[in-house]
Amino acid sequence: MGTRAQERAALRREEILEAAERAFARNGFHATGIADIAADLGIGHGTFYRYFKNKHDIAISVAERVFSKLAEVAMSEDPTQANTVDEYRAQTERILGGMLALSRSHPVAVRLFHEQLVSIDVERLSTILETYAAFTALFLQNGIDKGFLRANIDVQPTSEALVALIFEGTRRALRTDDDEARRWATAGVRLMFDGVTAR
Amino acid sequence: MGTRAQERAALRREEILEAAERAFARNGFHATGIADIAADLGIGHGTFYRYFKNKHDIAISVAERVFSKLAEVAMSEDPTQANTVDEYRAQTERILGGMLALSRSHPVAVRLFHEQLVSIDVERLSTILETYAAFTALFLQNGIDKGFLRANIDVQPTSEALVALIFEGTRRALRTDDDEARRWATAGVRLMFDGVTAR
DNA sequence: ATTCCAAGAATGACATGTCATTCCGCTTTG
DNA sequence: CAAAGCGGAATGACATGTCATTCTTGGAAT
Repeated sequence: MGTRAQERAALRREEILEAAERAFARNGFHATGIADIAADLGIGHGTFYRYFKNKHDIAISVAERVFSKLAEVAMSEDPTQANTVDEYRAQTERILGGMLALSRSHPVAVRLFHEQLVSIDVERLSTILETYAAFTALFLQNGIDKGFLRANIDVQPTSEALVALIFEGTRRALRTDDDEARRWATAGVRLMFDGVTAR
Repeated sequence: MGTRAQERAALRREEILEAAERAFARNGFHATGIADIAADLGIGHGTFYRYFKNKHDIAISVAERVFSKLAEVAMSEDPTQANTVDEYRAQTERILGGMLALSRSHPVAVRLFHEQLVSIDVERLSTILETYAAFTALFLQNGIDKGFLRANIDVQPTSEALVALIFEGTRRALRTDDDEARRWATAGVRLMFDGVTAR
């Protein structure tokens, strides 16, 4: 299996993916040529085609990489674990915190997610968001079943709304400093749990 | 001013804008050629350049049109009018209802907003969202001042979150039927006002 | 250990196609 | 009959993807 050559090939494929991710995030998907990606690595652009069938192929690969980075964080908590609002709130804070950290550690991937994925494959993007929403729905259902969340929550649309909220948070994090991002997270969690109404 | 010729020119400019909006929404901004827009109207594509400087020019113009359509609805209520939560809730429902109606009456514009504006001008898009957020902030501040909204709301991030929520609603409306959209609106408003916590 | 050799990796010139934009002859209008 | 408007062929820039050719590499033979 792991011959020297195969390892090198896998490594180079990885390098190309990373260069493409950077290039797409920097100049936009459409404005990025295969030649740009190749030049970034100092390789001939013919070489690119040894590793990827065409531009669409690498676009999909880059997109999936980004999706899985986000999914790893977004789906890191157990949806049936919480038994009280506070526990769920803590889980939510961890997820949000993780997403903001991801915006710091992989800003290129997150930028790509917000600005370019729509250019690459809208349908796939929608599907992914729905998957995240379905996962979020499990948390809500858990809370309703255990009685610590409003019984009359309409789970599906509410979870969709929450996903939108979370991703807007990461979008903001890209554009602001850490303090702002934390402030955003706090306000978001409050909105989510307490709503806007005075009590 | 309004000579016959000038009127005709203004009219044609408008036709081109509408055709471009349709084409961008149907095939995407990058995949749309000037020739496509011209063909749609049955005019020569050289003619296009009598009315717009270049592709970027019309892209910007189309974007601004869409922004103002959305703004008209988003900013149709008076931020200082409400004196009770219920009044504000009613205003919010009207705004959301208006946005959903817009998704029905001008799906092309709304689709463009979600899928293409990011390709045309990300910065402008961000600015616009911030403007909407600033307007939303006025409602929140009004409610806090009058005591019917939570006093500890962090106005700026919360209004940003609400804007994200509203626009996600319109995105959903594009992809679902009227009943679903209304269901979404109801769930969204509940989330916003009541939060997710049981009481 | 050194030389040799085949497999396959890398390269970049090139064919091809697509557009945005320009140009110029023709038509309509005033 | 000018002038303005129009159409669409022509142009040039540029990106993708192919392929004949040139390296590299790592094992086999001596």
